[in-house]
Amino acid sequence: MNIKQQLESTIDSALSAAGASNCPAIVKQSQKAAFGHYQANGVMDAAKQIGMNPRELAGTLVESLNLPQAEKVEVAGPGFINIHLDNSYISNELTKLRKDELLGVVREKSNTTVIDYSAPNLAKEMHIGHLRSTTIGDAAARILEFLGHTVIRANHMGDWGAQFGSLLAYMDLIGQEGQELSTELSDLEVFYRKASALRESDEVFAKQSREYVVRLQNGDPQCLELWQQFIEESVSHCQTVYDRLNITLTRADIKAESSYNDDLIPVVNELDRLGLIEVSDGAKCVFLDGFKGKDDKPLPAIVQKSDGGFPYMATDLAAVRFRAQNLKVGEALYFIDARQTLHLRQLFAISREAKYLDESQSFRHLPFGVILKEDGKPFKTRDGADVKLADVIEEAINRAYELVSVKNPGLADDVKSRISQVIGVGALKYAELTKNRTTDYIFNWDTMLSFDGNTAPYLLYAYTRIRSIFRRSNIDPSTLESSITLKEPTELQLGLKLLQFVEAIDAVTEDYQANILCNYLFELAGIFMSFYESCPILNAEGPVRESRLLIADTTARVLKQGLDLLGIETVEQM
RNA sequence: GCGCCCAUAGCUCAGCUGGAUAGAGCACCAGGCUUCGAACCUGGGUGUCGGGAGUUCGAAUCUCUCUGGGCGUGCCA
Repeated sequence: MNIKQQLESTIDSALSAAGASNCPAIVKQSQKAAFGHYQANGVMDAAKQIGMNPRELAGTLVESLNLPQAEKVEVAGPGFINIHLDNSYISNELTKLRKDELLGVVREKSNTTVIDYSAPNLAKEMHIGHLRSTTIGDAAARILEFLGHTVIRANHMGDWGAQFGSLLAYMDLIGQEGQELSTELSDLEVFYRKASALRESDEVFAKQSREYVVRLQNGDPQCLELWQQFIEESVSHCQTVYDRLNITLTRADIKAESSYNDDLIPVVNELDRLGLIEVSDGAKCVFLDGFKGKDDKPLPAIVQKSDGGFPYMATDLAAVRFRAQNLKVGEALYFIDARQTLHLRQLFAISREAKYLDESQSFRHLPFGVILKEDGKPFKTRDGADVKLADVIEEAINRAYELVSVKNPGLADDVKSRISQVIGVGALKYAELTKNRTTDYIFNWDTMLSFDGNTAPYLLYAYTRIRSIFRRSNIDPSTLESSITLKEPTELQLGLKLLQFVEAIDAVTEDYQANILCNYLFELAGIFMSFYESCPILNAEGPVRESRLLIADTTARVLKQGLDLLGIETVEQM
């Protein structure tokens, strides 16, 4: 049950009845208590369109509106309609909400959506740059599934290309020297650097590397075996990271670049048949209107290089074709950083031209910025290397452990370990999710792990406070039967906020900005904290006590569900 | 050169199809634990929303322009 939607639809109809059809009511949550709980902003525009005085139209609407949920509806300012909800309405709705598994969410028709996220390059270890795509994409997947949709997680891992030449040549070399390969592969970052360095300094090795690329592409069995071994090792590293980060991706979600190898020639041939290919300087290119490069020259999208190789545009086109035509999805979301915007625009434009996508299919790029250090420079180690994601996770957990030890020294060590894992990982992910930046943004351990303000620990703390009430009183909330009655101001505020959970979820799916849900949960936790201070729960008596217990439990459930949708776990104590 | 994105409080950031007096957190100050967890709460002020012009009853939001920054711009991904 979505209050905002209900009001909107009622006022939309009233506007139509008053002669202003196709004028949206534009209902929003009011920012100030004086303006009621909700306000309709669309009346002024509607009045203009039908040549009426806005206050007069608003007055007419207020007369005709049938809003049993409202205690008071009034015209304000130049023509706003302010809606004050009825206290008993909020209480009754909340009583219903607490019995609802989905906490107010109504599952309507189900769509199938591909979510393309994480997509690490398997030649190297996952680094901090993968955190955003992985975290945001995973939250989007969880949210869509919660809404009843079918989600196809697509981990478009980079497991193919020239970069593997030197890696395979180096594996070969290690084998010849009789060294233990698994030891060497335990740190992929070092392995990659060693192989690269050798290629730079040793011409024989460089030649072997190039040969390995050709052998790999030609399907040489010994070469493929080495490649498989490397990929297996790298995928295993990734899975460890996903598991530690509580990311829902599994091996079953991997649809790597190499899986499209057999589709590349057919894709290029199809484009050629459609007359989209133009050979320029030996490369097969697609030139489309609206894409201009340097000196206003047409900008090509190269689908086959002059040496016959395929750039990632070809692979990505094959992936679009597969998703649109084989999987037949109506929607695909690409969580890829903002520097790839042009590439994705070209990709989708070519896909439209080639009829891989029809009008009904929505393929979208959801961009985000790269991570910077506090000094505004790229987040790298001192020697300029990428910071390993595994190291970042470990540091987050260690910092959380220190903090838990200080705040709650009495906890057993294994309990502390478990708690710091949830807090550290939660803080790390929440810091990513709570920002809504398509541009670059600043990564700061202190802000994220200071455990003050708008952070995961604050939300987790609110949750543990509630759970503590039930633990202490030995009450099982599922056995509570009475109804909820809201009376005190903070009670009412909290009750309404809980009813608005569904509005936050709906808002997220418009542009898949998880920060809307983060902000909602932060505000919810804040209101709960005030409620907790001003309204005694266990010390209250009779129905008030019961009602407050139910409010607290419902808050805990919404917090837990909301955090779960963000991919953040909860703990019972911290 | 061209294209895309961005500029909001000292710092990090919100600001939802244009709405009422632009909001949080951090930091700073003052209060609040014999009562459910003080990782908390209550109060305190801070803005030429980068500059200018335009559209509008109404602009941080839309348009144009200027300044400053980031990124991209034919054979890496």
